[in-house]
Amino acid sequence: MKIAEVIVDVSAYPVDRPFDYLIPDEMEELIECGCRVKVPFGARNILGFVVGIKNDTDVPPDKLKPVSSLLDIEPVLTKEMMELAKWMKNETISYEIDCLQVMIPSALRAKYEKMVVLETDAENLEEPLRTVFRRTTKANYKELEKQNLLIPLKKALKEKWVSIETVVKQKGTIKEIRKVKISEDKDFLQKVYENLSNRAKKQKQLLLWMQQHAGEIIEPEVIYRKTDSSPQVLQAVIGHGAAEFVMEEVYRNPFKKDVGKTDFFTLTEEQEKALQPIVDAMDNHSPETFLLHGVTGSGKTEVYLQAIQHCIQQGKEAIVLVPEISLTPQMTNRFRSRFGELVAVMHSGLSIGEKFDEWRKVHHRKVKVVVGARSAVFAPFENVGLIIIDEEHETSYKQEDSPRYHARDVAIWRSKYHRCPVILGSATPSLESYARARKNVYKLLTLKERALKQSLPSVEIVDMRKELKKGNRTMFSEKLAEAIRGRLEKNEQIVLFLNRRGYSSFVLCRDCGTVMQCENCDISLTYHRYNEKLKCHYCGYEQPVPAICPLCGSDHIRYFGTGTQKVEEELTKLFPGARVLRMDVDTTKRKGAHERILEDFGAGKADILLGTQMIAKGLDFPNITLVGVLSADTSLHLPDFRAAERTFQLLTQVSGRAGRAEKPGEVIIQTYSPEHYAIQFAKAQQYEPFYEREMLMRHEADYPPYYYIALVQVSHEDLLVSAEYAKKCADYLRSRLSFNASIIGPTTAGIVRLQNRYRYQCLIKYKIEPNLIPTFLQLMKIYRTDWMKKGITLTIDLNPTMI
DNA sequence: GTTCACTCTCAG
DNA sequence: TGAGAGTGAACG
Repeated sequence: MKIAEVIVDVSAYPVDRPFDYLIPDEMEELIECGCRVKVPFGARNILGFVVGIKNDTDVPPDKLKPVSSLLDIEPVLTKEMMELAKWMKNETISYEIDCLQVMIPSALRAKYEKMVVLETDAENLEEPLRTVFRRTTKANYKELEKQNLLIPLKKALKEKWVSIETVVKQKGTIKEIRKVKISEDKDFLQKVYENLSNRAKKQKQLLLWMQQHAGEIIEPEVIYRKTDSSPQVLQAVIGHGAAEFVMEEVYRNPFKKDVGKTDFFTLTEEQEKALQPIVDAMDNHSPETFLLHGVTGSGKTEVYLQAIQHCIQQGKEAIVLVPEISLTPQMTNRFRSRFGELVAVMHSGLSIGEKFDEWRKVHHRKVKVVVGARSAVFAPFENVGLIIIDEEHETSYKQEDSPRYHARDVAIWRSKYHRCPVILGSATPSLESYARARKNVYKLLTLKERALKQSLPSVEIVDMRKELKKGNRTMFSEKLAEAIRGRLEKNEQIVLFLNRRGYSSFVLCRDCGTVMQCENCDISLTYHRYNEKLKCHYCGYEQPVPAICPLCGSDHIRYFGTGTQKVEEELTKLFPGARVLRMDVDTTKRKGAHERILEDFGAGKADILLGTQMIAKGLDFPNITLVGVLSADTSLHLPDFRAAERTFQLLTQVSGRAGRAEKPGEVIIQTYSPEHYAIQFAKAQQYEPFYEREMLMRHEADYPPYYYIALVQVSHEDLLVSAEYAKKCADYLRSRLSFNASIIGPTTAGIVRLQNRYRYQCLIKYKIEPNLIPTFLQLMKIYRTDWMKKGITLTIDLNPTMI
């Protein structure tokens, strides 16, 4: 008797453990750990992952059910992934099934469909169902619902004429194309040739060619082209048995264009010095973590590329993580031009099918390198030799919802499993990582010079308070306007960066001061010009712009704030001839829009690129000589202890966009707080002094990297209930954690009301707290068994990126 | 997360 | 008494 241990596809606390199923004899030879199976669970048939196979079970035989079917001939999860999931589940306080699900492409995740199954003769049914079931014995429940057939359906159910069944659907489709397989038998081909009448000239011609290519499998289009024949001719020849159609699996190719091949650059002395320890670590199979700190333009990517080259030469595989927004064709082409077909690319811009294909390339070892966003850290290689995380400080490496994993932590776990090094690269490392490097937990590698020896761009700060005093009410200081004008004359390109976070256009009544707010959240609505609507960026609520103030009835409604649209308007007013490209959420919604804008800009089709966060990274165009930051302050005053760090990182990244080739670059930063250290050090482009200064702040307030933090958040429709349970959390944590841990709160969350739920939170600061994870698991248990039914939601976020 | 079974309530 | 709504336990 063979028993499979199965993790079922149900995210709930009481079923977050393996269930035993009997393996039917016919599956015994096929089933393996890591395969997906369909299993009966309660009244339903659902998907599950086999995580173990054993010979006996404690489950009484009358309760044991058999696996209903096997979905994979080869496992979709490696043994490593199953171990990793067990670790992740504790590390992130989440369900094992959710951890397993993030590791596979969404095409392989189950989709369930409710079907109505006919249980009697269709003629016994009443109209209108009779008509439906004359055609089929299984009907889609949703379809019937759409046709308003729920009332007759209910009756039929009661009479047991039909039953309801959930079926597991698979989304992933393997794309196949039709090819032609030419017969291997040359004599036979000759015979067919001779039997043809002389009138069949084209067929004869085709057969002659086929004799040269006996046994080959060729795309029909190629045959038509080479032999000047047509589908009809080919069809006729196939009719004579000289060839046959075969279906062949193909991988969709999401890359539109082919890229040329590029060679390796000779490394600078500095780059060489950085590469050597990484190569050594690979040779010694040492799971070290390196922090590669290199100024913008110092050629970190070239170091990565050569490290990967070494990795491939060792016969191993490499994983490269890049933030989603910098996964542009420009970026991925650097890898493809170096390693060609050996690269798979994974990012959110691909369709489900394309993602599935890229994943299969990895799964079937067709590639040696994966370049991708966060989830690519789970690439199912079995012989990993190197993991690289570029722009290590980026917050997008942390998943915002459960399982709340950090790609860096997963990478380090995997590096220990495979005994291979990890490279964390950044021009502005996170304080956590830099502190670890200082303590020799990570090995620090530094690149101080720009690779082409260009000087760093000159950075200037403009005090906007003085501009206002001078009577300049536009959002462009004289200095910046002057600089823009200069570039336009010289035909050089300009990037304008608008740090829009928490500072988008809102609508205000000038008489009573009311700001239009979201009905569900404590957030002011954002004005969208293109459809004249007010929108909540948190819950998606939308309403038209009111003509009169809903509070006082005044018609003095005004738009405030600085959205990219508004800047664009002013720009065109100020510089009538300038060609402006705007890049923000609105203009990049459509698939491929992002790439197109960058391509256009790169091709010189515009003078000014105006955008938000998303233009801070990866832009590498030689003709950009001016970068303007319209307002540096907005991210500075966010209620988050990392606000200064974020601002510094952002300004440094943006500045790095200027003067990447021969022409020197200039950066102008406009701010209302020119004296702030984050801005001053960004101007000086000095990471170290900023680090020292910021560390002082963190030390004083007991924040990371000195302490770890965890955030427990409670929400409920009722403010008081929410507060009450947040207090319960705090009390519970205080009773179980040591005196070294401090529990702050409960306090209200940054945005108290979100989607009509009131939110409270507790912040836990700790250093070494062996009891922390067990305490959280216990708290989660109390919540899941007791509080959940009262409508409370509780989330625990370890090492949150924002508080 | 769903489902089924059990309890409770209310109308007939 | 039976149907409909509301909770709770169990899922192998």
